[in-house]
Amino acid sequence: MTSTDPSTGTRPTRQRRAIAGVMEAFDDFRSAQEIHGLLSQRGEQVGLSTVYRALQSMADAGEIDSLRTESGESIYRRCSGSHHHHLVCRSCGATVEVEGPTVEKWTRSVAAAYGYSDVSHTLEIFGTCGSC
Amino acid sequence: MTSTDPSTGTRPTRQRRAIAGVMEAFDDFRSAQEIHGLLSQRGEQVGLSTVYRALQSMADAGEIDSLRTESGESIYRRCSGSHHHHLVCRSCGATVEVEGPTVEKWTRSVAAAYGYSDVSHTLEIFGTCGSC
DNA sequence: GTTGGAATGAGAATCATTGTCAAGTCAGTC
DNA sequence: GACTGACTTGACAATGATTCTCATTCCAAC
Repeated sequence: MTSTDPSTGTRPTRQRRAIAGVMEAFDDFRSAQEIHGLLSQRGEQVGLSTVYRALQSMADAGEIDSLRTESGESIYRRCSGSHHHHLVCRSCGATVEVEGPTVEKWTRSVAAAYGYSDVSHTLEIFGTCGSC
Repeated sequence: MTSTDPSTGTRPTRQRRAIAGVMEAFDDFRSAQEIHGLLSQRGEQVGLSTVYRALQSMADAGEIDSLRTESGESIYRRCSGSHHHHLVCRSCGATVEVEGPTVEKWTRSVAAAYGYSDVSHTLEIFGTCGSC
């Protein structure tokens, strides 16, 4: 008697829907705490633990992107689905999703050259955007 | 009366030398706490705060590499000096320094295309090495 | 040896994140 | 519509790496 969604392993509760809802409201990366704050502003009462859990499972399921700031904080953002990287403005947080087949190929070949298998990689580009 | 080393802004104390010493003792990435432990094993009494401070300033000065694990912990390793990236074994931590002119060029051009300046990037490759 | 400022370190403080567990909620079942 | 058993929630405590504090110590020039 599993009533979970087989694709994500989660049940669509009020809280999950509320969180998915706010994720549509912004384009840049936000921390779990900020997202929790946005929920409160909207009058949606959701516990902080639940926010963390939901964001984590959404990130695992590939529904949202997550990355870590230089201070070690995890930040989240809705995502396009396909594999990509980010060009993030250091000052205002504006984010551009970029794809780089070149890079993907390069990492695979480097890893193969050294006999590494089961390869993944992280790549983020930071800079100052035109408006800043 | 500035007695600091103008290149790093630090003074070569017993503790700094001890830390620089242990950094020569391993090839893979270690956490600040592990490095603190290694110092104790060697009989070098150095405070944890000092280890953190020294590692941070050495990383800022480009004398060592630092990166963050997936759990958010900072890890350190001596480094070759020039700009490079890492191919790290998820299982045993074995690390290979790799250079990628292709990637460097790609990130610069992507950033330029979107009007971003003052560009930096982070790139790490994780995989399972041949021996694991 | 004196001195002024940098460096140290023991312990407290910080703070994002995770764990705990009782209470609540959901979706099939009767 | 009530029942059931598992999944989910949330208030709060706990964790753990890192940073802060500040009195003490050390360094190097004088």
